[in-house]
Amino acid sequence: MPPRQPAAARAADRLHSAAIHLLRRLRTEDDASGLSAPRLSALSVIVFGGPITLGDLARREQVRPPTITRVVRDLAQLGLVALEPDPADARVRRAVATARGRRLLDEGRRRRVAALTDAIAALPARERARLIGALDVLERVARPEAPRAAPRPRDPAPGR
Amino acid sequence: MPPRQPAAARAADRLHSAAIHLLRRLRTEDDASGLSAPRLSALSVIVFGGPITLGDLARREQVRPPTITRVVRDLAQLGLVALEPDPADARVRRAVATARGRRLLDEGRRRRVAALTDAIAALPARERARLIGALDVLERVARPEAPRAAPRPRDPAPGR
DNA sequence: CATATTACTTAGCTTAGCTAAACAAACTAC
DNA sequence: GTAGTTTGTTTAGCTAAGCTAAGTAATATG
Repeated sequence: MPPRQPAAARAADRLHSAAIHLLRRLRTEDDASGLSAPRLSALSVIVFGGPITLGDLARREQVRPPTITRVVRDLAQLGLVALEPDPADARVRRAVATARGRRLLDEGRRRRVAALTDAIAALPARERARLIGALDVLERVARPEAPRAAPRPRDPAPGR
Repeated sequence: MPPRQPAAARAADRLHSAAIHLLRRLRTEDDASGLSAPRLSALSVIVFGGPITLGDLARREQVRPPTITRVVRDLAQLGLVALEPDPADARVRRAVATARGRRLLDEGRRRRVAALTDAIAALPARERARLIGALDVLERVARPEAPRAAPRPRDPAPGR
């Protein structure tokens, strides 16, 4: 049976495919950072999410606590993040990015989006405008539970 | 130094992030299939790529031969693909999807896109139009080597 | 204060990636 | 037509990243 919303279904399909190919295209660049995708993603959340609780980080990464424990431990060992105790709750540990972590992420990010940036810059002005104009809708569709109250969409996290 | 195209760079960044979150969101649906992402992806290539050599499959999946050997072995054990010898070359084995494999992939696809379809259908009409209007630009940006002449975007492979 | 809940860690399993090395079949070069 | 090389796949064994279950310590609650 055909879906009830043929236009929406067709759009969903194209969007899905486009997202896959987009990421495939960008993923290659991440290798240069020397970090795996999960580590890069966690580092990104730590860099932009300020000092963050390991539990919160796990939720943000959609991963179970033990997984985060290990990833953060390894990032700490690499000198990219530091773990500090929570002053209010002794059970909690908060992860913060070190200067090195920040730098590494920044360089990786630059590299990663460089190709995409060029592709977008090369678009005819009208098409570029069309793409940019649709970004907020796309973001909403992509993340249903996006922070509504937060003033800015920020979150440049590369995810994984 | 800031990028030469600040607007394009910012768009690239948002696009990257949106793509990640979009796929994360859809990935959850794949769990229902009972197959992991790599297996699902390989199965998809086998289903749509006809009887395919293990080496070719490895290249398509951008993975080393031993990885494919194992994935295909497991898919075969699950009864989703069959391995047949190559009539011309006795070193080669070709993977073909079984009826069950085809069915499973099809259902997964339906499920996966269904969630996104609903989200798109739920958008205000203007926003939906904005999103749909940007899809062709998005597709061009996502796949630089996309078939320009081809009238249809097709390619239903979920990738990984 | 006793109990429950919460935050995190440890232990141990699975899957998926890798490289190196083995093996068999198919080529190629005398 | 045998010797050596190349090719396609597999095996062995490693690491990373995911999971669950169970443990510990701190906090919250009745």
